[in-house]
Amino acid sequence: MTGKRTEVSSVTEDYLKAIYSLAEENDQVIAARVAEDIGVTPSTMFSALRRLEKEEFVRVERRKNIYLTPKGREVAEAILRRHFLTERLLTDLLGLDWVTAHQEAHHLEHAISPVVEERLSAILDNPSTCPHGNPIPVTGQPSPRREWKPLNTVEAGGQVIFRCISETGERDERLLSFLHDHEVAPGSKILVDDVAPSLGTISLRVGEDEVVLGLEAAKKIYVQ
Amino acid sequence: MTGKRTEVSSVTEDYLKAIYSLAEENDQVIAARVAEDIGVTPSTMFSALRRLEKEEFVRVERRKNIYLTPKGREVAEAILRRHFLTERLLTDLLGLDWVTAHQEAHHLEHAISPVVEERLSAILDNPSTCPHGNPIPVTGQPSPRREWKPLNTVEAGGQVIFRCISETGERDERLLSFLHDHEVAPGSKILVDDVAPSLGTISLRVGEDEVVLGLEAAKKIYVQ
DNA sequence: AAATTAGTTTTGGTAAAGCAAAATTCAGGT
DNA sequence: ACCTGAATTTTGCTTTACCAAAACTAATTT
Repeated sequence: MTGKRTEVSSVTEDYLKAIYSLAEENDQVIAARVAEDIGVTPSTMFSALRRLEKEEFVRVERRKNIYLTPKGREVAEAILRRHFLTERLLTDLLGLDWVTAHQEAHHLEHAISPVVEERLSAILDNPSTCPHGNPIPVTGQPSPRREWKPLNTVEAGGQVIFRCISETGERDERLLSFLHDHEVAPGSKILVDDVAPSLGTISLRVGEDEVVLGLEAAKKIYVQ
Repeated sequence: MTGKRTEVSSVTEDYLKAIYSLAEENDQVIAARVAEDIGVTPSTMFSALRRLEKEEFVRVERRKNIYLTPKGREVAEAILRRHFLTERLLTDLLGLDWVTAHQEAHHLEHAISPVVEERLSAILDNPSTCPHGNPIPVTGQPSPRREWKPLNTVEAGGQVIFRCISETGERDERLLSFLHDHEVAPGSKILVDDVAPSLGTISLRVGEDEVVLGLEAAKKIYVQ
């Protein structure tokens, strides 16, 4: 079931995770996006992509769209699952905050073996989401498509509930800290005051605070 | 206090940890020992040593003895401390056994940051030893020289208490499993039945079991 | 003193990751 | 159809970390 022990490097895991996450939010995944997400130069991205292709983790089609092979998806889901479980360990058991937990998990996730993953999940009572609200992928089953939509698609006057920051959103440390400071967490109520596409901003009311966000950032926040 | 963020690679941490541990048990540390402990070829060891020397982690004297600089010792103690804390996490919180905990900790230790280390220590109630009985090094203070001695120095008829398996002993998976199977843990009573230097063996009675061990292995077990 | 053995060093590779800078291709917009 | 800006690809070079095989050195043993 789990396939062979191909010993995937942590760098490879990062590329596959990024591709997986980007694919969840956009329908086109191209090298340039992945590169800027991970923070490598185009040339590095290029050779990495060649490696990933040679080892059958991804396929690149003529239009330069990148997509994961089943083998690649398996690795991506595993690392994402470990990432989320590690975040839970760090917040729930060790008492770290949202922001720090994400950063630390980024390192720890690569060192979690299947055995530890299993124990971790059990001890945490098999959580279904990470602290930021993202559903933890389950091996095999595709992610349950929820009725959540990105915040940037909500019209002015809309009243919604915060559900999660996407994985790519989590990578934006400022956004994460921002939400943390305004005590926005899964379940928080958000009132959309105003949307200004020309300015590229969206104004929200969360609790007491009046808050202005870029639409790009809002796109990474999912609400219901 | 903690010095600068020199970003030490996990490989470097492993070399320094090995040198540190070997130094605790032998008074001469030479490249060949370190190499076989870590499992690299002489040529790899050689270039690694050059790197470590250039970066002032170790010093190699004319007689080829290797010793750690203060800078190197700092790194070694930090990684050892994280190793032991991680082992405790794995046994005490996640319920893994001795043997698995050691193996998994070997990977996880390199991904533990000072922040996580601090939280981990607190949540585990600042343990002073690893599950195998080794004292967890404290920054600054040298390891408190205990009144423990290696099991191979005990005479026939001696009655002692098991205190710990040294770090280098932990690396011997068979020894670890062996002790685990015979339910030997810190605190266990051991009766030395017979020592046969010519055969290189030592016969012990632990609980119900009569057990024969090589003197080399016995050297890695500390008793009181 | 010669031979054996254990260590160390040198030489000459490899692969994974990365970078910069230049060249090329592609996709829209006017 | 042409230009521009974004993306991709090529070229060339770096560091870390490993290996094998051969050469050398030192320490014993016979």
